[in-house]
Amino acid sequence: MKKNIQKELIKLIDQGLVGLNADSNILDDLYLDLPTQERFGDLSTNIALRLSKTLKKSSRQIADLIIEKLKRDILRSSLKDYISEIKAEGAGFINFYFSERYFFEALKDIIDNQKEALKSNTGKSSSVLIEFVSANPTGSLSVAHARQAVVGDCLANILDFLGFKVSKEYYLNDEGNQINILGKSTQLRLMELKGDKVDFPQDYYQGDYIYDIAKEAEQRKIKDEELGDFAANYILSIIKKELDDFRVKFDCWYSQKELTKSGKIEKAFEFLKKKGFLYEQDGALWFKSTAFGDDKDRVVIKSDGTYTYLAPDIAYHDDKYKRGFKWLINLWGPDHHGYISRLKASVAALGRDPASLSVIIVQLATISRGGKPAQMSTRRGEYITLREVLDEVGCDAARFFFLMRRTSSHLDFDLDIAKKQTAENPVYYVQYAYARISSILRNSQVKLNKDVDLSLLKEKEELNLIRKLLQFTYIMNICLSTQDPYMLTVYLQELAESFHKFYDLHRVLSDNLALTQARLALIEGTRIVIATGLELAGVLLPEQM
RNA sequence: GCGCCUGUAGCGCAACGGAUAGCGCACUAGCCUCCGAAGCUAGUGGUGCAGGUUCAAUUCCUGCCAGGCGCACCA
Repeated sequence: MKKNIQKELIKLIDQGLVGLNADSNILDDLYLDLPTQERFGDLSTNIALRLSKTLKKSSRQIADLIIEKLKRDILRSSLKDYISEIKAEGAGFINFYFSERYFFEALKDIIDNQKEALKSNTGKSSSVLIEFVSANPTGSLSVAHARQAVVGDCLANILDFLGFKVSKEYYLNDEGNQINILGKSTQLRLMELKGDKVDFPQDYYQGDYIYDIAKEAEQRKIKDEELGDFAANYILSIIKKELDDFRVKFDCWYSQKELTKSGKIEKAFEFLKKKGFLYEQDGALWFKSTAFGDDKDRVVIKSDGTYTYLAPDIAYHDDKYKRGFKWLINLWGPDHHGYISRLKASVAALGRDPASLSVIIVQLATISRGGKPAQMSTRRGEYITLREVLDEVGCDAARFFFLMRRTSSHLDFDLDIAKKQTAENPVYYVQYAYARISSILRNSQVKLNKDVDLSLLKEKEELNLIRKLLQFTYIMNICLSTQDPYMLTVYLQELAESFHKFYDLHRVLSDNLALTQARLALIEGTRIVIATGLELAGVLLPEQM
């Protein structure tokens, strides 16, 4: 079984281009695409089109030249049984057609080795820290957090699948201004409950949940100065429950308070001071982020002696590297966009490669009811929460929905519509395919036989379905290179479509035993791929619906 | 004013710079004596505007128009 058919092909194409006197920049950027349509084969390269100008020949001529040599080389290589045809098509694309033998061996590989067969040998094994959500413990999680939670969780799953050592982390902002305000908010609500007349400031936390916390605090006789921490812990337990119900689990909850206590901030500052990246001005301490491309220098210690948000963050990211992580991924909301350059600057100042820090901006998820946008202010407590979305559309639909759009694009959904569309949500389309397969396997008198003759699968829909199965690994690598899991949901819908089309035209269980066995193998392979994909998305696999 | 994101069919969205721009909803016409009709088949209908780069632009660049979000010694 040839696992790296892509890599081997690229190697052969590369060798074939040696005599062509081509632009080395183009040759270095040799890659294979999935053709846009089934009739254009299984893999495709546009190299002839791109070489057309420098070689001063038509792309079709170049394609023919390349193909002629390639055909000879392939005949002499280990790929010879797996590539059945190479054709120049369209404007000059070179299209590769897999042989049926390749399809059948690959399908058998999936059935024999389950999801292991779907993993590609990327050679990637470095340790990655992916930090996401990290919402302040001052209220329930919003839909914006919900989107970040799913995108982060799914991306982590995919990286893990591809061989990375992944750790998921939630940075807990459990000290500072907002915790103080949270404490004061609780204190005021407590006085109110006791019958005092209070003037509740506008910038305090308005949500009704503060009353609940106040009642609880009174029962437990919490001292006033401890109200902030008490409230934060109370809310944190709510957040953890929300994430748990959303099937998002973190490996580490990293406390800012602990970070401050540890003295790591001072140590990082000492280092920066030695390097000359810190200076005093107007009574404040500034980080010279402009030395690393930031627009302006940033304050790290305010003139009142307290830290800005950046200070612990510098130490936090330094600590991430010191814990041995080679690649840091942060998922942030769009409001933090302007913050990227200063954090990258600090990473560079601490002697790390800023390219090893990937900041992914998860664009806003806004929610509306009946076309009217809902407000999203944590302090006012009027926003739509993750909990409400979970209650209304369910975990599977919510997770899939949040993954369905490119992470860098806005996501807007009307709760009324989302509820209405629940039965039509694409997640059901995919789950339905899984349930149908399960149902057939359950009802079948014939057992799955590993020595089945797969070459009986000759129908167009059967081969298309296998073809689709083989694209899974390719899709995983797209998710990696784009650092965005959304392509997985697109793929799963296409895979489900291929299955439904096959199912509709051809019976799996029939009087023909050999064919029944072959088709059972085909749907078992499909089941494995759908299961693998849905698991990565964190969506359940229903045997029945 | 500056920055980020987005303008694709009536609505919601796809298309890692490629081939005849796809899919769902809605609408129209079909398909269950047969493994699940939450499915399948066919039809209607579209790239905001103006330039540029490229062999090739929905995609990249510039300007304009429209919408969303953000621009602290807050976190």
